[in-house]
Amino acid sequence: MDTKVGKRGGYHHGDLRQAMIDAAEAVLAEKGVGGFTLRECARRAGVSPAAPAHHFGNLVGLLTAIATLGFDDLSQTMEAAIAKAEASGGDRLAAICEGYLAVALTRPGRFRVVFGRLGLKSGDDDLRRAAVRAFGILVRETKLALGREVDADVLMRLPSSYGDDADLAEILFVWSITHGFSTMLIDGQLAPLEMQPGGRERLIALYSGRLMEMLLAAVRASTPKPLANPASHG
Amino acid sequence: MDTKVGKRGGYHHGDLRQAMIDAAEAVLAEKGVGGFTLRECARRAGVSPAAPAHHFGNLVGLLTAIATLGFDDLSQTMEAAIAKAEASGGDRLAAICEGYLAVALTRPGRFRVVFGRLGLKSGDDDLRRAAVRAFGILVRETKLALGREVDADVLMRLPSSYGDDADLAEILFVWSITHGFSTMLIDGQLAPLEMQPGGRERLIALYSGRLMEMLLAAVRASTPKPLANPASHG
DNA sequence: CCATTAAACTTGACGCCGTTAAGATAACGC
DNA sequence: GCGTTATCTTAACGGCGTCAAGTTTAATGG
Repeated sequence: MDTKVGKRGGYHHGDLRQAMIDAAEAVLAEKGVGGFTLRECARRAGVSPAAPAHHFGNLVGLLTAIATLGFDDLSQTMEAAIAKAEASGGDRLAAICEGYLAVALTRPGRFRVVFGRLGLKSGDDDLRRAAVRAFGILVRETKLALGREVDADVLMRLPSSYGDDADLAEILFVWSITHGFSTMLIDGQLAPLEMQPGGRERLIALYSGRLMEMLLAAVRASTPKPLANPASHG
Repeated sequence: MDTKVGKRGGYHHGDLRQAMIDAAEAVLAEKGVGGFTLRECARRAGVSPAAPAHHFGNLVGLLTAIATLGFDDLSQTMEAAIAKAEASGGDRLAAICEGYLAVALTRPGRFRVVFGRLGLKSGDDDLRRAAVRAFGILVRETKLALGREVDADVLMRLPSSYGDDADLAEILFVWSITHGFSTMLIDGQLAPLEMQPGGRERLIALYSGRLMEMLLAAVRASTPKPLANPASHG
């Protein structure tokens, strides 16, 4: 067990890849994406600046690994929120929207790596799988909220296949609100509204309350649903 | 007229401030916010790397000037969209939302400077004025869509004064959708949906069509409006 | 009109960044 | 035990933002 894990103290680190990821998460939490540098992460991991290249290629590779974790976190948090909503009689769609915001608020630095303009390795398989999974949850829940039957492989389908989806408008509607509010909150656009004490909490309450009400009402009211799949059940 | 404007050819530039802003816009348009550097802008303006310090203080100062332009652009585009909607019988609120997206799509680099996590001079008066104005337009139009009477000074009120606004939920709802969709589109989150030919145009059409329908319906349906101002007219 | 003052800009340097090439070291397969 | 291979270090490169000091021009005021 000590052959691959744990710092050996000497020339070889043992598990530099994980150590770099941990350091990166710490730096992102402390200084945000602005103060994030590869050298700083290497410093915290106790290695030279050139060491990470062997594991991640370059800075983009490290950011891609972080982004993959971010998508996984998103998926897990949303699924957990669904489970909790299911148990407590809450709404599933609202639950994932609140989970989305919670992820952004808990780890804003990493959230910006996931969704920011920083270039990621576009061809990375792990990253794409994680992104597809998270997106699939959003699609599935939106469709369920619309009363659609959902086949099991929604979570695996590539986003490009949703181009003609009849529910794409509703999906984008839900995602836009969720992503927009989360982004504005962590990027400080709503900072003036947070001035008074408890300002942020009140904004979050407004989001979980009135905004979710409006969102759910809009999705439910939108149910003309042309039912683009004529061979549904007969 | 040639005492202050135009390049004098010699040691003094003449209007370096404007030249730097122009160069910055060009760099943002060409390379985006990732490839944006102060030295590159100075190079294009034909001056040394240290020259801009006199006009902008530092990089943040330049970005702040760019962001101010971005807010002004936003305000002008939204007002113009309202005028056009008013003339053609379109909806005013939908018009400003589409104008918002148009600004993001036309100058994505600058848009990211305005709304990105890059630090701006938080105390800058011009920046705050421009931001308050743009936000005021959004507030005013949302309130109008809700059937509220709007006093003339909405455009001047500081955002912090909206903390107790009865329509804050609707305002944030509208803004979240608009900002969320715009951000996701220019940051590539919807790239997989743009794969097929004309993909982006179809997404924009979906936004201007179904999403705006849903948004307007949601705002109109939300009109419980508790009318938090009891001393309104008697 | 000219001397003085202030503003604008350059030069040169500093420390930091990401990345690379070449060399040192340790783990692993045989 | 030994060669191979993966891992890490050292040293260096160019580019970055920023600052201090010096140089050049414009503005000012008598």
